Amino acid sequence: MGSAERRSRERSETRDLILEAAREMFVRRGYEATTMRAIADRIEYTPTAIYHHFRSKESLLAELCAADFRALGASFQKLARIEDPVERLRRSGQAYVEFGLRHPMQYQLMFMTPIPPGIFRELRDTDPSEDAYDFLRQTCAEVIATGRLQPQYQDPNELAQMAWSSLHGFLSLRIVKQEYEWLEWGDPQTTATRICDALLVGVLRR
Amino acid sequence: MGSAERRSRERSETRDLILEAAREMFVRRGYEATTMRAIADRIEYTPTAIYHHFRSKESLLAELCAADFRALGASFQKLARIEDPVERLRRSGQAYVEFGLRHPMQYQLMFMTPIPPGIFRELRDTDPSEDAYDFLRQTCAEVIATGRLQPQYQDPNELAQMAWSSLHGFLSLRIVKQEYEWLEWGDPQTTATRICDALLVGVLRR
DNA sequence: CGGCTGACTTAACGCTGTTAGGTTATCTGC
DNA sequence: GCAGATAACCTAACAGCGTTAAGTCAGCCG
Repeated sequence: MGSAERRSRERSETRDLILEAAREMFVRRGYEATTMRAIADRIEYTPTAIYHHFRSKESLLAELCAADFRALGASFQKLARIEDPVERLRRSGQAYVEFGLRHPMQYQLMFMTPIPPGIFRELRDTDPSEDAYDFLRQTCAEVIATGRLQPQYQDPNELAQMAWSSLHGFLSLRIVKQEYEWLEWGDPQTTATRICDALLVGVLRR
Repeated sequence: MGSAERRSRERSETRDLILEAAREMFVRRGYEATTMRAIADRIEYTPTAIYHHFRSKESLLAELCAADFRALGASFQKLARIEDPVERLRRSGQAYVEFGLRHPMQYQLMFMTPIPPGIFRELRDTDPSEDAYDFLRQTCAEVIATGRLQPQYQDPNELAQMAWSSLHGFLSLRIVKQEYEWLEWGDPQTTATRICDALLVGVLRR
């Protein structure tokens, strides 16, 4: 009676094959530029076969993004053991920038492509991007609790959004405007660290 | 012999008609969701007519964006008479955020849609987005020249990119993730001002 | 063996941006 | 005043898109 298992294994194998091909092509050529037909061609199936495993092209993207959000969340979790919340926040920023610079196309899919909210919850019951944000917010709350911030920065949500915004802006501008040579981009790690530092110094008590 | 003039006037009238319709529809429903056929329908022409005035859908977008970049540049120019460069920088940030909040869809088209560089120069010989950036960089250079910044912030380009990134990140995150209610967005003006202030305090000498 | 399930295909639908080729009204030169 | 050029606009179509209805066919179950 292992046949049912074999079949379900085979099913998830072609499912993974589709995901793998889609990931590679989305990352290489972008979401819009990648067609369902091209994905199907690459794995030697017809386009219709993909629809037996995924509801739509968008849900294919959502599944890939969810995996990336979980990976990002996991890399955040590794920082959870850092005692000092300020240091943890700084390191989270570093990890975030590192992720964005290492996987610019994934970053674009995750943070710059409008994906209908709730689509992640359709598959699993937790939204992995929400998990990652919760980690950031929690760290911000702890930073506030230390009392080391100036009095106007007391809202964990707002602080989280300030930090996230600054780094996201940097990463996304570099991605969208990378070919505008008049921008004279410098070393990304250096500038990202400076943004992080300046913001932290700006919110900390003197 | 005013007939040639009448014809060129009529030509630019339908051209403007197309631009106006495209602007309204791009802003209302987004660039991808707006079809050439829909634009044509609205002004009661056939889709082909548009191609007598614009090379492609993308160049139609580029022309609209160029106008918006000029408007943004103009609103920056109004701040040029502010003597103190630090104050000018702060006010430029305010103007930028105001623009992004007032015209979120235009903002998306201008700063979040990848437009091939150089396409602006195809039509006019100056890139209006470069002009706006030049103003920012110039202001940053003057800020640095006052000597009021900490020694690690001496590159006008980098400082400009830090400031721009922070505010762009905030605006673009709000646009892309606005429907994610677990983000609990607060008042945008307040948070934007706090980002601005924190960054400025962070780079200024103690 | 007969029927069922489900992975996969064929063929098509209604869209998209874009273009080749035609029509038609106006302007130019003789 | 008429031939020819110009150009604004249209008809019809192309190739490609995401997606789907309907069919095929292998393998499992009773």
